[in-house]
Amino acid sequence: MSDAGQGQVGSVARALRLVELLVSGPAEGMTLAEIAKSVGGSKSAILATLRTLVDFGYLRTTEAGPRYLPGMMLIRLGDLTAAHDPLIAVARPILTQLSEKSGLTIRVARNDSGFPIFLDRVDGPGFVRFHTPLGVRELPHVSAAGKAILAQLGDEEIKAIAKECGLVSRTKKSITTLSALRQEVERIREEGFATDDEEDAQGIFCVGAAFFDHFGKCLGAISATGVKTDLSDDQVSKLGKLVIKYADQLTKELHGRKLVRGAK
Amino acid sequence: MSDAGQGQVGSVARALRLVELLVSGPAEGMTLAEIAKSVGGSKSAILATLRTLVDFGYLRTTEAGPRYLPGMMLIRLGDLTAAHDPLIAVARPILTQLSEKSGLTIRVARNDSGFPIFLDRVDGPGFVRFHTPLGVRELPHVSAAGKAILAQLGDEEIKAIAKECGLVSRTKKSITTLSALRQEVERIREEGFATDDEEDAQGIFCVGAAFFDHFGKCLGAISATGVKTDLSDDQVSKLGKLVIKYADQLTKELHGRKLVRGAK
DNA sequence: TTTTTCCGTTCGGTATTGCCGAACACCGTT
DNA sequence: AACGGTGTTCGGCAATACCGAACGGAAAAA
Repeated sequence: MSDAGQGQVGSVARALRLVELLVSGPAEGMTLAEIAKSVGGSKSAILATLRTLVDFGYLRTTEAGPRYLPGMMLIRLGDLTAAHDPLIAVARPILTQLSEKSGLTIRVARNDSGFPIFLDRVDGPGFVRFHTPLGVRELPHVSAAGKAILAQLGDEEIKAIAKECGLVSRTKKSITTLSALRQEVERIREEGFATDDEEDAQGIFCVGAAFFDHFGKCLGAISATGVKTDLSDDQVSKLGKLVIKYADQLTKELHGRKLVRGAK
Repeated sequence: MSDAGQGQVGSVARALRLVELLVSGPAEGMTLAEIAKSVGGSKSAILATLRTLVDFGYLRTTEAGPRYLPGMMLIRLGDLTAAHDPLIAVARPILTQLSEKSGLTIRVARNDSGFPIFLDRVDGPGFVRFHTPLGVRELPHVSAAGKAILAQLGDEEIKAIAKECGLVSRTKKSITTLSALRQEVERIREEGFATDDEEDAQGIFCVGAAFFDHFGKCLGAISATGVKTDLSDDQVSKLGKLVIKYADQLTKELHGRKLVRGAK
């Protein structure tokens, strides 16, 4: 049928698809008929699956109209997952402190074969303009955290990753060529922090720095996000030093070491 | 077999049980054999279910040893659910601001028939001692948010809720009798905020205040949590006023109204 | 080293069970 | 009153999810 892996359980896969549908669905929820139309399949089969998901709290129904919505168990599971993850548990207080100090939104990303996966976020006191999703593999070349991670890799790896993601353009300022990326990476290695100057979204500026495990391998990066107009060049440099300081603190608390990069 | 509802999908229920098992399981993960022993059932059946869950990102495996862990999709789903929930979306900036102003951990709970369900949390800059779980129905009489909600209900409702939860004792200071609860509620109505003075956990102090919808019905409450030793009586009163102020702000942004409680 | 034990994985056979479609009950509108 | 739209129930068929045994590998014990 679809591109399902082998040895899977079909009914479970369908159930998880329902969860994803409703989580990214409309805020007012969806009715059984709408859901059945979206995913295909008989109403009765969908109903049985929905009932199971509701019983477990993954979904909930509106009290009045029978519309289905994401349930509280999803919040609970996300919270527990974050609490059990050693990296998130250690990073969160650091993100909170950096957010207080800078007034910006701070995120932490894990290095997943050169790609950043944003695991946690602490918002600054201002309004949140763009909701940056968590738990997804993002593009490495258009985010400060992604570039901070890239700068810790070898040239061959960078080349392979650039090929893998195709250096897709997100805005007019996005880096789209390998040579420009190499140049940028060189700059990051010198300064110690990476920037994202409206390369992912217009008007948004980010500063990121990597952290390391006890082998000196890059585990991920933290980044601070704000609106471009709030930052002068002088402030960027200052913010960069601040982000590096907290990233180093995270390295320390993870019992990691920051190695000085050799000539090659 | 077990107390499963009717018209459910068994394989989906088993899959969700696996997720819950691993989310509350050991931090280093569990092997297939351990999981099969825990939940019962053949290894091959469990394996197929686990594969499905891993494919969807609900679980992940450790790179080296074949141990199963909670996956990043759970973080993503929790984040998306929070972003789509109107209450959480409105409340979060307020929680952030109050956390900055007070230096404490701020939480927001929804009123679920008199019981508080904590939906979101913004940590203060200090270390987090107790991880307060999100997304679960908590006891109403041992938390500041729960008591703030209770104080907005009628006497009959309070009696019914007290009966339902049994006024279980959590610490030596917990309220365990209906008359003491009535007295406490009266105090909360006068002062406008509720407290939790080591009634849920030793050494932990909370202050909570309710917020309302446009009918004046109590939608939930926000609360500030800190360590007892940091607060003098004078500071409690000041903190109470601050929490009320931000709860009122939340009421306002939800287009709600705070009604003055009548004589009865 | 050899042996043993435990792990994850594969593979058919069986019948459990989850899917379908039609029929039903319900509410709002036309 | 008749209609289109819900969510729901129920039987029947067959798809499919379970089981148990057997395999291959790796790690631990001897």
